[in-house]
Amino acid sequence: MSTAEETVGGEPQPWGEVTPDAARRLLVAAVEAFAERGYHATTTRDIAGRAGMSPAALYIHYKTKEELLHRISRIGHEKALDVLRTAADSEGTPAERLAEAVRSFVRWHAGQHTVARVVQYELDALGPDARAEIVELRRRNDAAVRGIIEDGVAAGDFDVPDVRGTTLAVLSLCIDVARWFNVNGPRTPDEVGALYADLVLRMVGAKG
Amino acid sequence: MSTAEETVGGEPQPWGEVTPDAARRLLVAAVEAFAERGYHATTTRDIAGRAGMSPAALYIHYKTKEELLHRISRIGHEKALDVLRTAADSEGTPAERLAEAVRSFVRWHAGQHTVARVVQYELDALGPDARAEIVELRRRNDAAVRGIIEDGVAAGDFDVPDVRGTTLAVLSLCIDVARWFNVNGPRTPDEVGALYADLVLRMVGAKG
DNA sequence: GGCCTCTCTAAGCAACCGCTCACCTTCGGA
DNA sequence: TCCGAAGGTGAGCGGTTGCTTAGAGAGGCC
Repeated sequence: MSTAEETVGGEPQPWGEVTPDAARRLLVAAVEAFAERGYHATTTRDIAGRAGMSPAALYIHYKTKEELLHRISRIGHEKALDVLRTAADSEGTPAERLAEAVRSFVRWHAGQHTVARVVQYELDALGPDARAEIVELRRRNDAAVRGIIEDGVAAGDFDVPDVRGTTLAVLSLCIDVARWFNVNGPRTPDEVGALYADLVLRMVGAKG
Repeated sequence: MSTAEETVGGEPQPWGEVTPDAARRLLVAAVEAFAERGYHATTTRDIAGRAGMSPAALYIHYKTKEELLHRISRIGHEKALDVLRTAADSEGTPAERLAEAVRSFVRWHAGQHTVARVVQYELDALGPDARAEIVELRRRNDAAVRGIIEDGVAAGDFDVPDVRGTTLAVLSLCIDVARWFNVNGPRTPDEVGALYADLVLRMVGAKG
């Protein structure tokens, strides 16, 4: 449960790198608002209001509303990629690494589901350049998962007829957690992670 | 491949029940626009323009922009539910029925991915009453899939420790197809359906 | 004190939004 | 031939949007 991130009062503080304080408050407010209502339905006045500031204050720290979304998307994707890579590069059999990757990736999408929702579903609101940058980060996510599955197939531990298709399905399954996960629902992020790790091992036909 | 829907020039025409003609053209235009840009980013002028009409014409056939979304959501969900129920209620072993359900449900979400995208991702833009109606339709989707899995477990054909969780995962997997599916991508809806049916049978530990 | 920089606000601009209204055209039925 | 209903349009209203501008405080440095 210990990560390198700062914590304040037990709550994870995933935006520690954003300074100054007012800029971070605006970013956190934007994440909440975008996740609740969507990017286009959120007004700059709403974001500034949640951060306890006047509408104009937003433009001291960010050039446009889109820059806020871009910053959120980039940081969010980097965090998710970091979580995935840590599991992918760890020691252990392919099955252990795949299970840990799914467990932590799902845990992130469930626990940080507001960020994840923005990151995954508001991509089209970005301009072409910003979108291209984010798409490249996603390609690396894909490569990390595919790498584990290929290792498992090569070692004879997995039975996977279609590696690319299965990789796509595994990632899709994990990412969609952000859409349906509900904090007041019956499952904790840990429980969903454990369930999904088991399901994914079945999907790749892991021995044992 | 044969459904009860009308076809015009080989293209499926899933809005045959919407009359008069102008109202249908507006609805089809709205589906395209909502799928491309999202509900909030779409203007009534854009919808009317795509249908080849003036902005005011929209309000002859629909009271508000939200009514368009509501109509699309209801019809879309009913079609998807219909596809799922047909497979669920068919003859055959639980494994055959589950495979057919996943195959046709995925085929629908891939082939009709513009409609599916609107239906699945713009739910929050609806008012409370309309949303409640749609949520009820989704509950029935869930029940249909859970029913097949429970049959398989009861017959000893499936090995599923967590029926509710696995049902959720199966539906989530199928639904997310609408997010990533690309008509110009390497896979046809049929191919994705076949791949996913195989993966889901592995998830429930189907014998054979 | 005098001055500069940083942060923030009140007020508001131009553009655009969902939607309405007065009016026009088409057309089937008596 | 007249009529009324149905379907359509151009212009535009009130309100909201993203963003800008002029200027006010606060604090550090000489």
